[in-house]
Amino acid sequence: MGRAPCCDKASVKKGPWSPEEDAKLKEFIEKFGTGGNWIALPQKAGLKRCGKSCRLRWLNYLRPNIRHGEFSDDEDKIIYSLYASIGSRWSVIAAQLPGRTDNDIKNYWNTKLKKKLLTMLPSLQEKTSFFPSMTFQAPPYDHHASDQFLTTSSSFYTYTPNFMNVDSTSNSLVHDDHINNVTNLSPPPPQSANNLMSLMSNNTIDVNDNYNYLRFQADHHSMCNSPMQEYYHNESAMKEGMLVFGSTTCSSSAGGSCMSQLISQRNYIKDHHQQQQYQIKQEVDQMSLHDQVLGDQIQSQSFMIDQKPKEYMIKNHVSSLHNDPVEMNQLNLNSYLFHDVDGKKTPHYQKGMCSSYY
DNA sequence: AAAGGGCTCAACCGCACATTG
DNA sequence: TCAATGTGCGGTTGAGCCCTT
Repeated sequence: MGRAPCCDKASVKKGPWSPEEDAKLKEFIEKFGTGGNWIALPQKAGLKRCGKSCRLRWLNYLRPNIRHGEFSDDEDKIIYSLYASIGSRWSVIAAQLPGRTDNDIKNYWNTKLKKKLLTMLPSLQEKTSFFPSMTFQAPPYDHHASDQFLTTSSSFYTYTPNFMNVDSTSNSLVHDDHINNVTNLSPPPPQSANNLMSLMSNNTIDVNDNYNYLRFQADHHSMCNSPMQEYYHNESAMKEGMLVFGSTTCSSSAGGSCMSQLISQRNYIKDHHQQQQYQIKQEVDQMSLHDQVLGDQIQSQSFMIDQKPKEYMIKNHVSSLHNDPVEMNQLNLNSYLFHDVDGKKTPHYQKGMCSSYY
């Protein structure tokens, strides 16, 4: 049994709004506000409309300070950049463009910007240069530098990721100093691969200073089923410069593969809603392009971390496709996205979620 | 001038999450 | 704790406009 419809479809008007309806809605909201209940609003306002329709009309058209019309080059750039980082989270993008609505931006992207981008950037390389924070090539791997992943010279730390925190309440991006610290990703304290491996053998890694205190626990259950299992427990994985968590149970979007990967994270503690699980999700910005713009030319990867008080736990992971450690080394992490547990409504994010929980 | 194909964008739909009782 | 309900969001649709032939 599906849920009941929000309104009586037979008795509500659909289609374009008339000026009279607009005036009624505007006048009502200006006088009384929404009353915190959109469903009840149309009846109170004398409108034969669904509450959702009223909400949409107000938010996208009637509310003050809405801007319509041409987007500026600067706005284009912001949209490109954010799309590359966070994908089609139009409400978040809209929050960065005063006066613009998510619907406007979505339409603009779908009808113009996407085409414009593909016209402007006929090759992957050019796309890379358009998004300065992106690279499509893995950093050169030095097989003799076993601690490459963990040393200051590691090219893992030389790029500038797009790093954003999505505030779940305002649905805007937060660029606070704390986050910026993460963004800068200064190198983690030297840790030998062997040392990390020993920590991993307990399923726990702690880095106690203002570094990430990476506490992560391998999910035995998922690992057991993982084609990555051997790789995960193989020091060569460390030498490849990554820690890999694998599970076959999580998939990415069609054609894509999602590989979980841990790189060190700086401490980021949000203490509101302590009881809630926090999820820190990292995505490679290739993912956005790969999944939503460019097709299957590059791989994507993501991981999710749950923060519980004073610790992070890395939950599960992914990828039935990346069985080859060498191939995995071709991947690179380029951008990070931190967002709250409620900031992942879209399938785009859900696809990166893991299947097993502590 | 008419036809028709493409484009735009307002609006709808359905889903997931949040809230409430 | 759970079901019912409200809200917010991204994806999709389709009417109307525009452009080309």
